[in-house]
Amino acid sequence: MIKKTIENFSLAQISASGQCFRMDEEADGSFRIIAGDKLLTARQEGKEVEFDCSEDAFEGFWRNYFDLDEDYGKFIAAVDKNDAFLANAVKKGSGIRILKQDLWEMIVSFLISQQNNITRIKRCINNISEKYGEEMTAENGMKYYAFPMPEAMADLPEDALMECNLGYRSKYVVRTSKLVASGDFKLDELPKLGYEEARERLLGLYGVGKKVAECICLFSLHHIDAFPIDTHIKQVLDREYAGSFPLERYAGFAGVMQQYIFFNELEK
DNA sequence: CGCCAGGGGAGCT
DNA sequence: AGCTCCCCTGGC
Repeated sequence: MIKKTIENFSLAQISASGQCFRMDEEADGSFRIIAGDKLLTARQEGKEVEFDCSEDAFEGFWRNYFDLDEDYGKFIAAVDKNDAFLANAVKKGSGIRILKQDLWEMIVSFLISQQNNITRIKRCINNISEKYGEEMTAENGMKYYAFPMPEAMADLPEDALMECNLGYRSKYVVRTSKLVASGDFKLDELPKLGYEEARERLLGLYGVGKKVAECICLFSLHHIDAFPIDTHIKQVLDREYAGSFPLERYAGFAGVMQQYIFFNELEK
């Protein structure tokens, strides 16, 4: 068990901010997160956070995953005080972090996300994990399913994942799995690229457009200047900003602001 | 039953 | 850049 005191950190807000589809609150108030093939249980009282894992696992994985070495106070302090809408959104979501999630998992998750709602996205991801992911056993004996590897879905017929409730998105995931499993699309090259290059590379995948590419850049490659505009964000921009957000003011970390706004909109 | 919206994208002009 | 079409599911 690892105990830390952490500023600007909220498991509940991170979970509700819709960037991780495998993070849920349990009946006892703890949170369970599955990241790739790893499982973590964590709980929080105020700034005191308990991570149910070894020191090695915390230092070697979860510290980075939760972006704990970043000072979010500086992002919060940068908010325009004359922007009452954003100031309120940041106040409500000041514990949000931009997670550093697995690249393959984010590609598939946001392929599934299009024209879909968060409840069903989560169910879709659970479905493919149970059917095509490896069964794992946590240290406490709990069984869970790792996120499916590309190889596990690469040889399926294009409509096979309709069984998992993916609908017409099945072919996007199967084709992309084939491309990655065959080595024609090399995942490990992407973290070396800058934002623009990574984004262009991702846009080459079938089913990945501008918005999905930007989500992958933000939530996996940690290009926090990425500012994906989805239907919710567009509604906010039209309603609160006459259609255009002051991106230049938040250059370099606009994606963090995007996440505060998105959270605020979901909580509305 | 129809209609609409949900963290859009492909294909074409 | 903008338009049409695609075409799954859940809620109302």
